[in-house]
Amino acid sequence: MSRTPPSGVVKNVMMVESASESIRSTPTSQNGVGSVPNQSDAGGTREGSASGETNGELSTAELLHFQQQQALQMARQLLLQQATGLSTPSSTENKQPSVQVPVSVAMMSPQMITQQQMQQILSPAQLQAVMQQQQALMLQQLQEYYKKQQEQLHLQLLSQQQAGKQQAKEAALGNKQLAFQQQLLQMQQIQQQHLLNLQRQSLVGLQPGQGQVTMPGLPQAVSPSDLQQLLKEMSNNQEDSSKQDNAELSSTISTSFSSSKMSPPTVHPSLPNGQSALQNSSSHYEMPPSSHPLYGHGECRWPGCEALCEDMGQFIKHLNTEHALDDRSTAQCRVQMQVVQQLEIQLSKESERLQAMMTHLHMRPSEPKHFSQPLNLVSSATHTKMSPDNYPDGLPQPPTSATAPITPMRAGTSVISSSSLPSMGPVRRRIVDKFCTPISSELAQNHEFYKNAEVRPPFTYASLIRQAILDTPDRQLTLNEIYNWFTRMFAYFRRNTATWKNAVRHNLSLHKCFVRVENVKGAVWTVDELEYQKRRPPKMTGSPTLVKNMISGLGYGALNASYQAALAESSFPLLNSPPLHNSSGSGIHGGHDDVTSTGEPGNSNGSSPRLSPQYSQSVHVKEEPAEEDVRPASLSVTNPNTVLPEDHDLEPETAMEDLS
DNA sequence: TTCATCTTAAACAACC
DNA sequence: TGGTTGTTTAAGATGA
Repeated sequence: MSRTPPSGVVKNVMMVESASESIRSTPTSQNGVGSVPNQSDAGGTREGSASGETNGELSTAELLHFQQQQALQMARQLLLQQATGLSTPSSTENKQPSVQVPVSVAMMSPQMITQQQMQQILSPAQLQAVMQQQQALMLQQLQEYYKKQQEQLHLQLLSQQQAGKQQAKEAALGNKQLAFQQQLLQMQQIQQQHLLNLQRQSLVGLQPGQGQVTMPGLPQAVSPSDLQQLLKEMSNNQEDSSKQDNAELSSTISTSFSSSKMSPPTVHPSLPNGQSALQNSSSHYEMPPSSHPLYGHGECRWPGCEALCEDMGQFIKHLNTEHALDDRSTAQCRVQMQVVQQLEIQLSKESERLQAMMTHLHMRPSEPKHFSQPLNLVSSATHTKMSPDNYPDGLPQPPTSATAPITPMRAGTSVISSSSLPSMGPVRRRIVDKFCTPISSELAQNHEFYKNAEVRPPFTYASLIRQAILDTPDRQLTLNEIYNWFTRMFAYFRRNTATWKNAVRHNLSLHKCFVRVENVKGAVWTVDELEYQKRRPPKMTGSPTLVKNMISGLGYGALNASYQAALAESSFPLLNSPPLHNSSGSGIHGGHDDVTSTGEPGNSNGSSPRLSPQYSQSVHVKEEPAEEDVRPASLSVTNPNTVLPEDHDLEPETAMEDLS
């Protein structure tokens, strides 16, 4: 067959530019291990965890935002109470320091006071005071509850001990005592988390020595079941609490927090001006008449209520009368907040435990450090906790003793695949990245993982080579630079160099999507995106198994995002994953993709430190099987930065160019 | 079973 | 001469 003409065709050019060629061949460029090529280190400095929170989960910032709104809501209530002279017998004692608030504002109805207005009216110090005030209130109420709870527990213990004199009940007594003791222990543990959580809830935290609330006599814990008892106690004890005529405000608070009961307190960042569910709580009333979070099975599901309501109208009436804005309702809302927070803490702990288990199962025991979890198999909360930032970086050479490298958990494969078992021999490591896995986002998220763990990257050589090339500002690499990229990005490729380097060369030559371009400094490899896309199935219907695995593996609604990312990555991974850019690449890339600026081949804006703006080059187009005209591909290769095979990616590209 | 794809290995040539 | 780069072929594995 007639293959590509040998590189000697452009030998004259290369000979002329032999001086620059010598510059390219740096002495350190061959070992690869730990070496940083003189080119822009496109992947060396990016941190995968930076984008780990953008998977649709509740981020820390969102949680803080939500908590801030909770505090604002409480502040709103306090303002109203202050303005109307509402007396709160049990809580006003602790309102220190008092918040100076314009009465005109406080007199406004809750619907009139928006979050922005509140923030404008209240200074940060005032807001902080309000939040601290609320915390003190909450702690005081919890303290009372804890005391009662402890008394109850002791009474129960005493009664059980008395009853335990009977021989037949000794076993059961022991169990119950043990259960009580465990409960006490558990309460102590949770209470510690609770205190931490309360401090975290405040955006500014309690000042040292200010607002520090200690509860020495408390059982130091609260569980959801305990809180339910608290609700009943409170509902029984506080019979004569004043019933305000602020049904709307009460409804606002109750529905807002009741929504938290039904689901985690997710906010709605898409809402304008950062207004979240608290301000849009009225929408909860717009739900179908037969549906209400606080109404079910003909009963009021307000905590501790269980009042029978025949229909929704009666329930609404009951809600507005029995659960209006008063101290009891407010306290119950706070307690419900604690319930939700405890559940969140529990979820976080369980997720962290899962993380540790999975890490243990997929890491060698001798692995000296933790790595970020490949793909979004765990919640973002866990992911952020296990982000690489939390661990030291820059480990030396990972151990190279394993014969069967471990494989990170993938969305496209089962979580614990056979390839991760050491005794499975040769494994099919390839993950069909063409279907679902955006390699750029995968690498961005798990950069530290692959960099330090000797894990075979679940991508084909072609995908990796392409990523390496696209990772550079000018989207062209020499073979040696590709080698360096492999060794820099993946610990796995720091061994068996002969094998995979041969494979790299083989792939470069084999696949038409890789085009060898001769320029002044030698041969560089570029990616013909058009050809690369030809290799990829046009849609995600090629593998039902993979699709199924992806659905089950991603979870948390990440499928859609992953699919979109895959679609986006198929053309412009760098544009769709900004963290991929390092300091040198991001700034350059944003402006160098000027499609219309010049028709000069290659990177012509001179932004690349490796290439001169003027250089001659020749493109070696691999022989095309008789299908389509290869000219567009060749043209696109001539200027590697102008490969825009898909329209839906072309617009963002243009938009970025406009911005830059 | 067939086919496509990928990986690995190897041989070979050209070049430095 | 040895190493690098690039091409080509072949065999085997894997999954659809």
